[in-house]
Amino acid sequence: MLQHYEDRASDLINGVLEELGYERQELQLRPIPFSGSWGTSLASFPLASKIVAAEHAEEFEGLSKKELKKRQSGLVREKSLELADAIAERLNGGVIGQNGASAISRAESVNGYVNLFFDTSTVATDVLRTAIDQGADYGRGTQRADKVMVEFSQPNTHKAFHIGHTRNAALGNALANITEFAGFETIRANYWGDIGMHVIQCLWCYQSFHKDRRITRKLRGRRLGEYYTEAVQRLNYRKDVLGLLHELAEDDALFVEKIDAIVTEMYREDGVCGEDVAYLLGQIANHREIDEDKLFEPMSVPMLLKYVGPQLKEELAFVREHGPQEAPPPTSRTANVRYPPPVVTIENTTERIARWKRLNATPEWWPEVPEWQQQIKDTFQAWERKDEELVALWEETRQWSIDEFHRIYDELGIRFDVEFSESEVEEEGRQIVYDLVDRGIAEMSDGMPVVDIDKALGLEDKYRTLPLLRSDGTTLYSTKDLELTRRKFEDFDIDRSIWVIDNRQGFYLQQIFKIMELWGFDQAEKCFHLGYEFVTLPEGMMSSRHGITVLYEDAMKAMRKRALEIIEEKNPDGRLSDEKKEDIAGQVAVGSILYLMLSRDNNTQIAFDMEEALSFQGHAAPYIQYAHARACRILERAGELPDGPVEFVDLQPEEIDLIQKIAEFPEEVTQAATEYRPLVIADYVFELARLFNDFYADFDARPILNADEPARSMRLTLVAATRQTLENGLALLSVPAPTVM
RNA sequence: GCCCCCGUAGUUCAGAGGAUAGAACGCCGGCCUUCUAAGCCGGAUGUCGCAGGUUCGAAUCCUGCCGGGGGUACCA
Repeated sequence: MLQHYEDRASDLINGVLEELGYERQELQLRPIPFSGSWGTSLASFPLASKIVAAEHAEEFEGLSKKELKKRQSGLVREKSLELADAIAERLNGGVIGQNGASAISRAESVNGYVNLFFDTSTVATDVLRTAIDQGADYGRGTQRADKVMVEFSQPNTHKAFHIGHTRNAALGNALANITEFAGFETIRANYWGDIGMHVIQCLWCYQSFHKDRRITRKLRGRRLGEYYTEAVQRLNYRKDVLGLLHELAEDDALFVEKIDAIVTEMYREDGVCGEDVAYLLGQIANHREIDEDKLFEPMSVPMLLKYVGPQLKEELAFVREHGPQEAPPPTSRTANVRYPPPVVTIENTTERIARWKRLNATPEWWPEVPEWQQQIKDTFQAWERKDEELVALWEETRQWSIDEFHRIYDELGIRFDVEFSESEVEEEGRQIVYDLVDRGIAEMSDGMPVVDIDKALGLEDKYRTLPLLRSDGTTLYSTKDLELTRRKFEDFDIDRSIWVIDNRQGFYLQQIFKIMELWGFDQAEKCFHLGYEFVTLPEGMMSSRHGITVLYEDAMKAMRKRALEIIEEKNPDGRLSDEKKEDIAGQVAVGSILYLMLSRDNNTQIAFDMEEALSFQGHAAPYIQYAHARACRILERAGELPDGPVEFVDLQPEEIDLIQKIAEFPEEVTQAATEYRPLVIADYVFELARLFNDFYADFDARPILNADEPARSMRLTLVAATRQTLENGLALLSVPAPTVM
């Protein structure tokens, strides 16, 4: 909100420039970047550079590039110092203060910069009064004409909600909060992934293996997620077992070394047929893949699997003692397998033991796999012909998931104005595809409709080709997205639509937008993809297939528990009721998970570390929430805020920095909204809290409640303005602002 | 192969072409009989991946290379 003062400073400087015989110009003013200095500054280099170029044009001609640079840079430096001196001198020599009381108190020239200092009393009064008087609206932008839709979250039903989904939800929600606060009418949209192969797999697993199990209402959503994971694991059982064995053959030198002994024992103990033993030995010893069709006995591979675990455990002990073991140099057969050269380490062996444990728990799955795969195909067929029983089951279970998601959104303080779902746009999407084919925009290729976008646009290798239906006529994600896009603009009369989706879908979304454009949908250019990188775990990529995930529910539970422990520890005196403590713990946990997701740039991957998430110190939500609670406490103790005009004199550097930060809030909101970056606000509230703690910490230098007037009123006003700004900033992130902690 | 993203302190990350590149975590040492110690103060740590270029001025913009991740027609 200092724009007004910066404009004033610009005017003053331009006036001086005119007096000095230069033209008025658009000046780039920036805050003085030093702690305790409050004002705005002008770098005189650009102007000096122009002047030097004009004055020395002749001299510069014919110089070599290097000489020119050297000469120029010296001259510009000299000129800028001179210029800054001249400007500052004239400003101080009468310009400042000419028109009665000015908000600029004095000027200074240093290193080629002209610094104009604000009259702290005038500007501080303005800033703090504005923040307090505008209250929850402090920082709000003026109402704009544009209507924006933010689509986010898009969870798949029948799957678990994990912390990766939380990043999307946190990001989209904060973005919607911010665009709304910045003045754009905002529609929050969700899009359920309620049909598709994952649903079929989940339903198959439920029907085949868990139909009679009683599930409590509370656990329904969670169980569905588990069934999906189980389905994937059952269906991929053979692939996963062979995958593990192949990996070992490929780069586990210790394992390959021992394979002879292992198969020999297996032959003796389990009586596996000799041909299979010989085959397995040959493949592994030569670092080759195992082809299940070449085996005679159905259970040979699971038999071998049994021996893998003990061997890996021995290797782990060995590696612990002797350090990582390198794989043998590649032979001609294996030369192209991988890069970098594989090594047996504690990490990969530990990871492999975990995989082995899971696989070895269910060897009886091995012979069942082909049959299951057929069942899945049948289930999909049943879905396509709208089999009544299956559809009824789908409707019921779909609701279980949606109920679960709504509970999570409620907990996180996230809401939606409209909920789309894949199932509802499927048919209309198909119609759009037919229309695209009719108009010759889509063509048939390999039995399915596709759009060769590059061909249509006369480009090469840019947008490539996107299929719009499977060759068996079933719909794809793309089929549905076409209708979804149409519906957004035509049913909701929006001017812009933002898709908050994982970066991995960036290319795909560009294809969709282009196809809409080819279809003649003008608003295609109003579609934006806001991408972000995924959340990983310390042990690598999250994968529901391998059971490597952290569920939202589990993370939340752990954080809530930890928060409660700290609250108990800090409030032993019974001042807070148990209910209140639970409430605060929830606010801390919710705030922490949201802040964690929002305090990193969209383009960086977040490695979710539970340990780190549970450390409520430093750069995390509780730090900011704590500052807010502190401010609340002070204000509560103070009773009434000073009523009349408050004098802001003798401000200390800590106070000036804090006021300056408060003043920056509206601009930060604008920036976050234009750049679609909640991170700007996340950083801002942390900085604000930090400056507040700085201000608060030194009791001797800056008492608040016990201070004499006018300092007491001044500091109380400052505390109130800080609290309000913290609250407004946190609200944009949906991070709760507890009044007591 | 082509396209996108990332590379900054031991670690996790900020960093509107501008002044002395900042936080947090971790480590060491201090501060609770006074407004909440989830806090504050002090100490150490940087070839801003490498090489060129643009510019008066580059962590920031451009080009190339190296390293990591992702994408690249019937997954979403």
